[in-house]
Amino acid sequence: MNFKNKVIALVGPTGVGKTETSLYLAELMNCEIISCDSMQIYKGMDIGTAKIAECEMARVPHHLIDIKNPNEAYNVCEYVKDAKKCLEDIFSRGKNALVVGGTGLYVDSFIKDTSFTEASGNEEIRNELSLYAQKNGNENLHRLLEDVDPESAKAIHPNNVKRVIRAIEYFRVSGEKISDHNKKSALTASPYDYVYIGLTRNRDELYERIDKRVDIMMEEGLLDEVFSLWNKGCTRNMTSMQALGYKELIHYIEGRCTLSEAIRILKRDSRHYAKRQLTWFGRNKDIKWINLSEIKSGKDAAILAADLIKNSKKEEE
RNA sequence: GCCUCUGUAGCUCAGUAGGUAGAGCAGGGGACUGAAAAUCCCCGUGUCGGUGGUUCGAUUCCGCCCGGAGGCA
Repeated sequence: MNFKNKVIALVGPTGVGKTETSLYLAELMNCEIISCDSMQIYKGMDIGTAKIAECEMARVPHHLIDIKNPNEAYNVCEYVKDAKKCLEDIFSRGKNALVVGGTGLYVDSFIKDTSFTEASGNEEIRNELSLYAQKNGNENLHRLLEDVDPESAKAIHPNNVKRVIRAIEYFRVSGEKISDHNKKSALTASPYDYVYIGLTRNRDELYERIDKRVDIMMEEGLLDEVFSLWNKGCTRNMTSMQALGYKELIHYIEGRCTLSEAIRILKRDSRHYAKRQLTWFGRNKDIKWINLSEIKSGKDAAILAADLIKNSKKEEE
């Protein structure tokens, strides 16, 4: 692979205004865009994931949007593989890559090229352990982890069953402690010439935008979109249907709550999600932040970002 | 105008048989390596509407005043 070209990561919470800025920035920096969004991966989930409109996509080539059907599972490991392939293509065309998205784990794993080679998910083990937790309680499941990997057991709260299961699963499949593996992979440096740009806004304004965006999505026909997916057999246990907007409206469609209640919860959970994203990105010291509350337009933000990117290069020299 | 109920955290409401108060929601902070839009952890001082009185001590009892809801005329 040609490592001379740049990888620019444009990150930030949901609803902050990444899409608009990304188009200008891609044009300024001669980039193609690699989407980094665990839900925009899915076909037919357009309104709820705030997917970019086709006419706008024409401005800049986009990758890793609409590559899976909603009934298919997907995960970080696949994402890193897919994104790497895109990167090779983009570099071969002599262009830079702009990684745009809010899925922090995916962005970071891709940028750092985290290795996920061994110990893939094993449904059998997961089901067995999940059943064990239901029968014997979270604490006892956690004790199972303590026996094989005390370090992970210390780091993972007993109630975080999903992670406890993964850590046990990892040990059983690979024979290695996941804590050891994580330590090792954290040491390896990124192979890319990368820069992180973070987009944020004042909290009140961000929340207002998120609430308003949900209303707009409803006006645009989110309910129809979810209903048609539900009609095609999409159920709550699918990864895709865990997306914000989909799980809440399915709840309503199945008669478990009123529509206004579903919308209330959707707005709330979207706000919580944005906060979690800010926490995730907040600890990344590589990120250069731009507060969109203090900037007139996405275009101005892109110009500022381009400056930051050029300056970061100087700093290194 | 009279009668009844009501005023406690941003919101909805508990509560103190007089010793200055606590839940849910909202909100805040954090974790995160193959489900990540997922999953999980931590965080509750507020003139107890105002003002006088009774009392060693009032958010709690009594009077008045100011909000709000209902009923009777």
